[in-house]
Amino acid sequence: MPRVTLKSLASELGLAEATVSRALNNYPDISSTTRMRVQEMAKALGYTPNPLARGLARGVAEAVAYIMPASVGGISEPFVAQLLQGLGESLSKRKWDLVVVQTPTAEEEADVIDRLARTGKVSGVVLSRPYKIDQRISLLQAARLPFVVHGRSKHSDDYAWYDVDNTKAFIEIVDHLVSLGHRRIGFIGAPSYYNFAQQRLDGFKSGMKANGLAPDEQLIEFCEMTDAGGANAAAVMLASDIAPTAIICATDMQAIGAIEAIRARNLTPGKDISVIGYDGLSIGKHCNPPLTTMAQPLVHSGRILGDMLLAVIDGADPKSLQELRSAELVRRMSDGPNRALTAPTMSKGETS
Amino acid sequence: MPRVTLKSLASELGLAEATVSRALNNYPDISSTTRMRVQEMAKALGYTPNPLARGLARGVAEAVAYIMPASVGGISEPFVAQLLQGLGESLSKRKWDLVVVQTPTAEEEADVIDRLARTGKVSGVVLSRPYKIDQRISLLQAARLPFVVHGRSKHSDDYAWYDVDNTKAFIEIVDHLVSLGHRRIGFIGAPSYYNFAQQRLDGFKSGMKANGLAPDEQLIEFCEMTDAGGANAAAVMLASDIAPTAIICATDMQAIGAIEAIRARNLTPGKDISVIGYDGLSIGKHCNPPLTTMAQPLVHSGRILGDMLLAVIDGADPKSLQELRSAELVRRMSDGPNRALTAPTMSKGETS
DNA sequence: ATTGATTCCGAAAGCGCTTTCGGAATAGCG
DNA sequence: CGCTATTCCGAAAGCGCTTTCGGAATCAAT
Repeated sequence: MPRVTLKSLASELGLAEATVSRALNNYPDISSTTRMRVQEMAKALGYTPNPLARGLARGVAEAVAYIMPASVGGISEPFVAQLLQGLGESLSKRKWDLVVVQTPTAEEEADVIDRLARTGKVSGVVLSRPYKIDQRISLLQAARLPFVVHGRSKHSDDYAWYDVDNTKAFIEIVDHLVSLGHRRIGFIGAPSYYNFAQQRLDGFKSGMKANGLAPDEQLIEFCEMTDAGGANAAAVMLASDIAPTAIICATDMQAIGAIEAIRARNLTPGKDISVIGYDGLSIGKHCNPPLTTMAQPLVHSGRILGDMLLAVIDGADPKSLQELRSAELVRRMSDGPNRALTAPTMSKGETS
Repeated sequence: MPRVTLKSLASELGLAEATVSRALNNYPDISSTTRMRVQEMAKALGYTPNPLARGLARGVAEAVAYIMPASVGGISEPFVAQLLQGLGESLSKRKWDLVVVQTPTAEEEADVIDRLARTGKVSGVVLSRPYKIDQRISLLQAARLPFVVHGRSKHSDDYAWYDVDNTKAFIEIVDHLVSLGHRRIGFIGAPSYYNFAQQRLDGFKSGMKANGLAPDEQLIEFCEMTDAGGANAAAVMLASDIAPTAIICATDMQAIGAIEAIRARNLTPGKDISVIGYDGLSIGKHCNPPLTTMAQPLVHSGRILGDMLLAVIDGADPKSLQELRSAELVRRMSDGPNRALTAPTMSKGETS
């Protein structure tokens, strides 16, 4: 069955290709009667324009790329699928496509961006989990390829982004724990090249200070964003002579690991030691005890990011497209009042 | 900065476009000296062919589509991200792209397939979680668009697929439980329009029969593949007067729900009642107790599927590309010996 | 030197669509 | 009724690449 093309459609109608094309694209210089006629015939024959040809002629591709975080595994998983769903919803409004690209190694990231920019296969890009200093962003800017970032790098003035206020979220977590009577609070952070990791750490520290507490460097650990990482980090803290009564984790997966480490020491998470994570993963519900966490709406994020990107492509000023959302505390069972209110509250002088 | 195109490259070299094109594509009728010259210059100038133009000229797009399961949420999440990773790895060997398409509602699925087939934007499709009778498959066949299926529909003779032997897996689960002394075994299944759901149910039933047991219809429930669904289904079973000593679930998420339902009745999962799931999700490790499950390698599946699809596109006979893998039992802590070996072993006559 | 076979490259058409430009037909006006 | 202004449509060029076809140049053989 031969594809129905613009040419065949035109000859079927006894019109010129150009006329048919403009009729279908609602150009004003086509009489409404022929416009109708053309559109009906197109529908009847099941005509669909060839996107390759169209893209070639127009110079823009009706597709955007999502650059998938290299380290799938651990937390990335739920994250990616949900974001993709939101993105897809947004793009489908224009019938645009979403191409997912991988950057297996960090070195290849530059190549991939380069290729995307040069070939014009996509007319925009979505980036996740930016680093503090993210060369991908500079590359995209240099290439003048529209993009939006899910999160922010250190200098985020001149591009479009959608982010959750990590700092605020962690201040709130500290406030919450302090209100439960905790004073010796540990922090398990993520790799520091991620900007969100820094933001969360900053939030933790300012939250502590705001409550008149000194974050103890001995109670701050960093590890990968996995359960195993969290378990190791928590184990170290618990072995310390000034073990915390509460542990804040940069991600839910770490928190899940921390919970196990606590149980491994025959302590009861949520009673003896509180644990709070971040991400709002639904798996947290099935921990023992269910994990208290700060949640962010991922599908919604995807939609917003898609809308933003479309706007940028349409020529909107990226600077005007920056949206900061708040995470919200989902209280389950892994946090509770401090059981050791008589313990010493400070062991060292102030540290920054 | 003007894009470097074939034309500019050609004039730079003092050659015709055609020559340059063939040199880059390693046609035999170009002398190796000029071939070298062209390729070096291309690299120096950073030339990348425009995929749209190439696709248009060649009539094939260097991209394939992955049709994302509509119901993201529940188990789909880890599943999708890992599969995408594997697919991406496979495709990147040829520098092909992966476009992810959504089918928001079931009705739109036909449209989407139609569009993909007609426009020629992709030259192949990967489908997940086929139904027993899957019209998407017929559509793809009718459209002569190469595709591979992750799983099998009821009639799977004439297309390429990669699947895990669900039936065998569930027979093995039954065997395993029987060897632990269980005789009254319940089954929580997935919606029956999914073919894998049927396969798993079949496996359960034949496993029971092979062990001389009669699957009791009262101990078979069906529900969505979520924790909540599993919890409800398990609750019903447990309330029965012939409560099972072990429950097999079609998916891990259901199993996680079942575990909670058991605990809600003040019983200890893994001791009083065994639970075994299927999927091998890593979250299962963090249940209480950690979930015993049948695991399948998802990233690897993605790679295989990608390779298969490429082969089909290259003209291989789809019938020759059918691969059946075995899942393997990952024993954690949610299964154990039957504590109630004195209980009656059969309550009714044989049922099929 | 003439012929025929090889090797290598250029001209040109075409993939399916968009868009500029100009021309024919119609309308509006005095 | 003649003139300019509108409205509507067709011709044609072009997006960047591939591929067929044929021609020029080189080579081997007579």
